[in-house]
Amino acid sequence: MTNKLIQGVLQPIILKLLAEEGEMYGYEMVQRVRELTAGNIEITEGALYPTLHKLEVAGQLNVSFRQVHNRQRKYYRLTEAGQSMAVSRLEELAGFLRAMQGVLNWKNV
Amino acid sequence: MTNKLIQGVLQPIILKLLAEEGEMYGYEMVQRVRELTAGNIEITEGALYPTLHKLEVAGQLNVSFRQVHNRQRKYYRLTEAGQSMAVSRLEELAGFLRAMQGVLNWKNV
DNA sequence: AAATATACCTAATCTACTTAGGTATATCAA
DNA sequence: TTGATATACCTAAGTAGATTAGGTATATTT
Repeated sequence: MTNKLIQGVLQPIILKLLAEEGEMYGYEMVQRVRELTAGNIEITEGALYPTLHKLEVAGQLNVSFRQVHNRQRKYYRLTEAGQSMAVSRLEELAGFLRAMQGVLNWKNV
Repeated sequence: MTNKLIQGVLQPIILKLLAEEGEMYGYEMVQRVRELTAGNIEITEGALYPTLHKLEVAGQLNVSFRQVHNRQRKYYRLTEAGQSMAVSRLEELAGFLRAMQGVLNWKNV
């Protein structure tokens, strides 16, 4: 996140991307989020890679290496645990965003 | 924020409340956010008071003490600088929330 | 009399991020 | 052909905004 605005959405973003795409590699996630948000949200690699490792260690993701165009890529995929985690974390985030919208849309009197 | 989900929205929330209400005291903000979000967002005093002090020192808020029902209250109000800060920070946050919604609503093919 | 609510506060800790590097290979432009 | 940019991964140090866990004091409710 190069937004410094909000911390705590990187994990749910990763979970969402993998839930939709099935399989992605880190560098691809950075670009995908840039596209999806028209540059509004810019994931930094310094945040992304440690988070991917953490999710892998926690058993939410698993990894497979693949050679594409003479380049080594590290593909991530949700485990079963990761899939149910994705569901709950995304619901939780959606609820939070609704609540925030409620505050921002609030008009006094 | 007792959500641990998201960090960075406390300041904009304070700015929004004061922009709408004109004047509020800290304890009131905690309850107001609880009401507005149906308990979804629970501001903690440990986060709130230091943030109010910081905004005051930075010249975004000013303070007036008042005695209500035999209780000392510390009312906060936006300064002029605070008002323009509120506008820009709230626009920024709204943009971020839109971007996040875009990610959450994204469906692959 | 004790528990809860109002109303303020702070210090220590946590953690998710930013910043700022690093490695290595491939492609494109001057 | 050399330098810049893109691809693709990584880590360590520092920061900032929270949480957690206390504290004080008075008023109201049980």
